[in-house]
This record gives sequence, structure tokens and C-alpha cells, in this order.
Amino acid sequence: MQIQKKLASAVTTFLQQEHQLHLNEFDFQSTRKEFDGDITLVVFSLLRHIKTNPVALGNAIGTFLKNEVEEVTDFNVVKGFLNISLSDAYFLSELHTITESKNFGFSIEASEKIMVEYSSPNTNKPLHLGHIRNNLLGYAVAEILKASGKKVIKTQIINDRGIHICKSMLAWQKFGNEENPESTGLKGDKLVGNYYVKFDKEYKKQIEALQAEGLEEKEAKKRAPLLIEAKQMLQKWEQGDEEVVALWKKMNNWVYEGFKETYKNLGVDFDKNYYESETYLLGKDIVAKGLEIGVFFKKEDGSVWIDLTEDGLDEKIVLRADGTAVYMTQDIGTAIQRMQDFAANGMVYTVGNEQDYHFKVLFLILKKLDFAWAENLYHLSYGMVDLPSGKMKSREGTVVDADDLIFEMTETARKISSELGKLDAYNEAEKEELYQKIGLGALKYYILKVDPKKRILFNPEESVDFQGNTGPFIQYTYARIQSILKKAPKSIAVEAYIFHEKEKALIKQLQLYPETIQQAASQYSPALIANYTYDLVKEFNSFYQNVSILGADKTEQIHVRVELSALVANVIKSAFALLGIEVPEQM
RNA sequence: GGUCGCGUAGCUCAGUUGGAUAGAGCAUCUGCCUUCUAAGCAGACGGUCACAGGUUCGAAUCCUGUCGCGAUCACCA
Repeated sequence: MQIQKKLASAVTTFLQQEHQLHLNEFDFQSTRKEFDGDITLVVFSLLRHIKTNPVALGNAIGTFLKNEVEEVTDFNVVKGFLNISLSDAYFLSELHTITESKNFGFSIEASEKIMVEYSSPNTNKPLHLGHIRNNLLGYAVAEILKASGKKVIKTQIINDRGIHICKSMLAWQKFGNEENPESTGLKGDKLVGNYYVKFDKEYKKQIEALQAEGLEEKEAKKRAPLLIEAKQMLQKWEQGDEEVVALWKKMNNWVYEGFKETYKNLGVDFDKNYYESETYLLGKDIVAKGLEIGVFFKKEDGSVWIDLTEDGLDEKIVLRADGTAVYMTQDIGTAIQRMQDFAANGMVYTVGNEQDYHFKVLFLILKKLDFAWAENLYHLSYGMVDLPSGKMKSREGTVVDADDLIFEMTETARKISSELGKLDAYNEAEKEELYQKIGLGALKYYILKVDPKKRILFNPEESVDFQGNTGPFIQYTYARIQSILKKAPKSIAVEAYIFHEKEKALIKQLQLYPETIQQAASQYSPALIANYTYDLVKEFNSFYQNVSILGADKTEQIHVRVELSALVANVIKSAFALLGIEVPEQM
């Protein structure tokens, strides 16, 4: 903030003149509501350098600022806090500055390029609430990074191969009767997911049968024919067996069609998809090279490891004894591939906190392999979404399905909107669109307002709120402002003005938007944007309810208040766009 | 057991380089629609900031220990 710099430099001058002290950094904070003033200098921290009474020092600085800085109109000192009041002229000029700035809050795009990975689903089951959190976080962080001035490439790696994929393939082959999305009317990902569950059910039956014959559980699990067949199928797939590959392609395509629909409904997208089937062998060369230069070492059985004990971690395998790739091998390869493809400066991985250790190791390995960009890798680790009953488990059917949840949110929005009955001007199609906006807004805000690293307890019995600190509340405020703007007179220039306290509070809150974006970007936290927006909206509603805008006494009041309202609306829209939430013109 | 994360009002959450009397929403209660949309506003009630020490002018915030919850420690991903 400009004024803060100006005040700081004045304080520097004061300390130099009066105390022969050279200080540039001071502790400013916004003045708390219960005190008079707009900005506060914390005098306490200066006492380290000047042994004096904080109140006396505060008064001296206050007097100096009032005389020397034209924006300062008054001050008061409470304990060690110097509360400074700023002039109406200052607020007026700030208001105009914000109005005139293009893309207020956004930084100009620099050359730095960041890849953001998110979603990265398995192709054997539909997306669930956990994926929703992942998708919303990844998308929002990508948008926030863009706003903060970075170039961003959104990507995902689709986990389209492996034993778990073969399980659903096998179950379909055995029990599917050639069922397909058309014949069943099921979404492709749902259909395939059903067979994944089916596999597990039949597999468990076989285990039980074997146990009844006297086998130990562990042994029974290994010997169950279905698992053996699935493993064989995986081998065939790796050998390129035509029939298996054809089935694999067919079923994966069903899943992709399903995902496409879910992503569309969720409003997320990607610039580039990577497929594990195309990348899982990458990394082997790197491991070979790393072995040569001594970053890795080989054990007697031929497996390759890295010793991270000096870094406080363990030994970690990077290649199996039989020479096949593990997850880590693939991730090393994919990271390098991506950097080659896009010449990015860094990468953000949106992956749950259960993989904290994996990414710690991955980043460390890449550093040891001496890739410069390895310094700029970040694991956007987020907490699990749990149910009151505990963890969501696809195989046990205890998941909250993404499509179902989106549908239910839309239905709730429909129900509430109908009861309120304010939408007579809309036709049916417009109403549908609005219910989607509101329902999704509620869901997205509900998830994004929480600090990513905290886990979320989602209770399906208690529906997501539409009142209070919620998406719809903020959307509603936006809609209200639009209604005012439609009725507002043409704007005129206002030269002088006496501000209402609530107007000043709004300008102060608006000023925080640019730094909030920077903070959210550097901390990879959409929650900061959500909380900022909520504070802004809360402030606006108080203003709206207590101060007449279009019915104000003086014309300049109408104009300033309309201008202020328009700015608030713009920032709501802008901030919500960062969260992937749309705003309605009316609701 | 080792490592990492979390613990703030009945519930869900803010509180960011350590700052004033710890804030919102939900729930409960009280007012406010004849004025710009009441999905709102104004107010009441509600706290041992898990616990115990320490650092200092000042700690929910930093340090140490304890307890509780979660994750992780696979030739799984």
C-alpha cells in the first residue's frame, strides 16, 4: 500500500531527526474497529531501540505525522498503539485509483511458468468427493497463480494401467454379458466402477471358500483364482496382447466419457493430459544414469535404491529387482518429461497428504539428480475428506459420488429458490442454469474455504448450508449489487466528499485484494481468497443495510456509493472466478 | 515405535513475518421487510485457544515436553 510507505518514510525521518536512529521497517496494521483511526503503527517494537515511554513516543510520532503527511488528519495513542486517521481526500483518490485500474488485484504476467497437476484419477472407478476437493483445489490454485503473475499449465496424469484396472476388466469379461453404457444407460465410469466392486465381491467369496478348505487368510488371498487371473491379464497387457489391449481401450474410453461429463459439470479443465500407460516406463533411463553417477546404488538382488538416511529419511527403492518400474520410477520420469515438454520453472502437485512422504522423497531425488527446477516443486498436500463413519472406500460403497453430490446441490438450490420465489423474470432454462450456479457455488465454497491441509468431515445427513458464510450468500450480494447498478444514474466525477465510516471500511477492504492474491499464491491457499471475499461481502451488506445508496440525500453520495458498490461487485466476481465459482445477475 | 500434520465457542471454521478486550457462520434467543432483493441486517448467549512449562514489554501464534486424533514408514499406487 502506497500510504504505508509514505508513513514509514516519515517515521524514518522522525527517528533520524529526533533519535539519530536509522530504521526503515515498521509494524503497521489496520486499526481495529473499536478504536478511532484507519491505520495503526505498533510503537512497542520501537522500544527495543529507544528506551522511552511508548505513549510519549506515540504522541511524538503522531504529532510529526500530522504535520508532515498531508493525508494524516488526526491520531490517538492507546498504550503502545498509534492510531492514525486519514483524510477524505485520500479515500476519494484511492477509490478512483481502484476504479481506474484494469484487472484490479492481478499482477502483470511474468515469464515464470508453473505446471499445476491435479485430479489424476484411476480409470477403474468414478470420481468421488475426495476428487472434488482435489479438483477444486488444483483448479483454484492454478487460477490464483495466474492472477499472481505466473504462466500456468494445468495437467493431470491419468492412472490408466495396473492391476486395479485389470480387476474391473476381468470382472466385466466374466460377469458383464457384454454390457455397455448404451445398453445400460449408465455413465461409463459408473459402469466400470460397478465391475471393480464386483471383482472385490467375488474375490472375497473365493478367499472365504479357500479358508473353509483350511488355508490361512494370507495364503488364500494369494491363491484366489480371480487374483491370479488378474495378474495374468496385467502381464498380457504389458506384452501387448491384442485382445486385452482392445478391452482395456474400450473400457477406458467409457470411463473417459464419464469423467469428461463430471469435469464439465465441475467446471475444471486441463491443458495437457499425461497417461500412465505412456509414462510408466519413463524414468528407467534416469535411474540407470543416476546409478552411474552414484546417486543410486544396487543391492545384491539387482534392485536399485537411494539412501536418504543422511537427510533423515530411509532407503527408498527406485527400481525393482526384476527391472520393472515402481511408482517412484515413473514419477521421476514424468517430472522430467514434463519439464522437457513445457520448459516450466516449477511444478505443483495436488495430491492428498497420505503421500507426503512420497513427494518428500521424489523432490529430494530430483535435487540429488541435479535438476535446477527441483527447487521449485511443491506438493499441495491436502487433508482427506472423511465421513462420520470414517474413510471413504470405493470397494465398500461408502463413497459420496461426485455426480450425485453435484446433482443434490443443484436440487437444494432449486428447492430454496422456489420457496423464495424471486425468479419470475427468468425462463426455465435460465432458472436451471442459476440452480447449477448456486448449488455448485455452495459446494465449492464449502470445500475451498477450509485450509487445504486440514481434513474435512463431510456429513451427508446435514446438507451444505446456503446461509451465513457460504457461496450463495456471496453470490446473493453480487446479485443485489447488480440490481442497484441497473437502476443507477450515469456516473459523474466527484471532486470532494465526506466519507461515511462504512464507506471507508469498504475501501480499506478493497485495498487488501491485491496482497490477498499474492498471499494466496505464495501459500497455495484458495481459503485465503474465500475468507477475504467473505469479509468484503459482510462489510458490504452492513453498508447496504445501514446506508441508503440510490436514495441518498446528496447526488455525490449516490455516485460514490454506486461506484463503491460496482467495485465490490467486480471484486466478488473476480475473486470467485479464482475459486471457479460463477456469480448470478439475479437470484 | 520413528516421522509428518492437526487440536480455538455445542457444531463448522477464521485468526500468516508474535500486538489492543481471541472473531465469523450454524444452532438457541430478541428486534428489523410501506425505502436499493430479508439467501440479508442489528443485537444477546456462548472460550482454561488440548495440557504443562519456557522465551519477552507482549504468545492461540515461537521453543520443549505430555495427551488426543489422523496420515505415513511396501520390490502398492
